[in-house]
Amino acid sequence: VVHDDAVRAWRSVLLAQNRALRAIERDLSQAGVIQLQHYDVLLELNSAPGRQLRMQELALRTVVSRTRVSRIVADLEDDGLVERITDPSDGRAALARITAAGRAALRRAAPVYLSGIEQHFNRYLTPSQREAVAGALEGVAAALGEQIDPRR
Amino acid sequence: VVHDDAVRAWRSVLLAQNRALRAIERDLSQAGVIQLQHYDVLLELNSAPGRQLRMQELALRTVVSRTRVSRIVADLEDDGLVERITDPSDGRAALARITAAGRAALRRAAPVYLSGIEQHFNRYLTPSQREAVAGALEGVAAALGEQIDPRR
DNA sequence: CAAGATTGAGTCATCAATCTTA
DNA sequence: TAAGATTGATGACTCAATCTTG
Repeated sequence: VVHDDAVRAWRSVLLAQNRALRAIERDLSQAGVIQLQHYDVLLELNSAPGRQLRMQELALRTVVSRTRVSRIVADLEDDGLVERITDPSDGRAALARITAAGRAALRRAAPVYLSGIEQHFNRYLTPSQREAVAGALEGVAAALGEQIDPRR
Repeated sequence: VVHDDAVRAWRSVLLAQNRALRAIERDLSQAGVIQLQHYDVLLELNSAPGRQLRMQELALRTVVSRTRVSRIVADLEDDGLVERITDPSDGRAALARITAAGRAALRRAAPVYLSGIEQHFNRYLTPSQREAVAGALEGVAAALGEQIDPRR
């Protein structure tokens, strides 16, 4: 069997994330707030300098693929939650900037999302387990973040 | 900002899994072996009693949704990697049984997958970090596994 | 009617091709 | 010609409706 020690950690990540994510997305949908990927994008924009980022940067900071960012920002723009602006310093680049309505949507979704994380994830971990998981996997994410193919 | 301690662990799981998974799937694709979900299904079948499982069981044990299992088993059947059998003890239930060709496909994919886990995940963790992650997230997966809606 | 499973239709995500500016 | 980004087409995934057996 391949269920040995070399894959236990990886498999636990797959299973836990998959199940918690499904539960959290169900909560968001039932509460009628924005979906997770939209939340993720708005959150990064909201904490960025000038409340804006390039498409590239958004893909690097979120779990959204580069081409998917274009579709999501287009949807968010249709809903009035972001504005799309051509970068004045480089005409090729596009900036997304969160609007007041976008920040409001973020504020409405935040409690639902936070409570989902609590109910479907944190609740099953001790504080020291949370700390250990964060420390370990932030390292993995950082290491992989530096070698990502920007054309993906 | 919502990037506080309550979400650090969760966010690290999202980012690490997302990035490692993309890298591993790229490896599998480049090596020309079966994709991850197919591997996942075949692996569970291979270690099950009689090398067979109900569709329900497959969904519970893998990261594949209940309805998605039907499509994947259909694909695997077309490729000759599993057989689909009506459960003799309950005519409503379908069993998938891995074939010799299925086991061969599993053997071809295993080294690629294991090496992907090593290169894109384990390598960035110490043995004790792997142990901590596995212990923590297996608990989460188990807790959530017991309350899954089988209709999903 | 409920349980197990599959399927049609629609949405989501991705790749390769394309457009625009540097 | 390359970099940044978008888009058309295709494949993956999901929900609700359906089929079949208990």
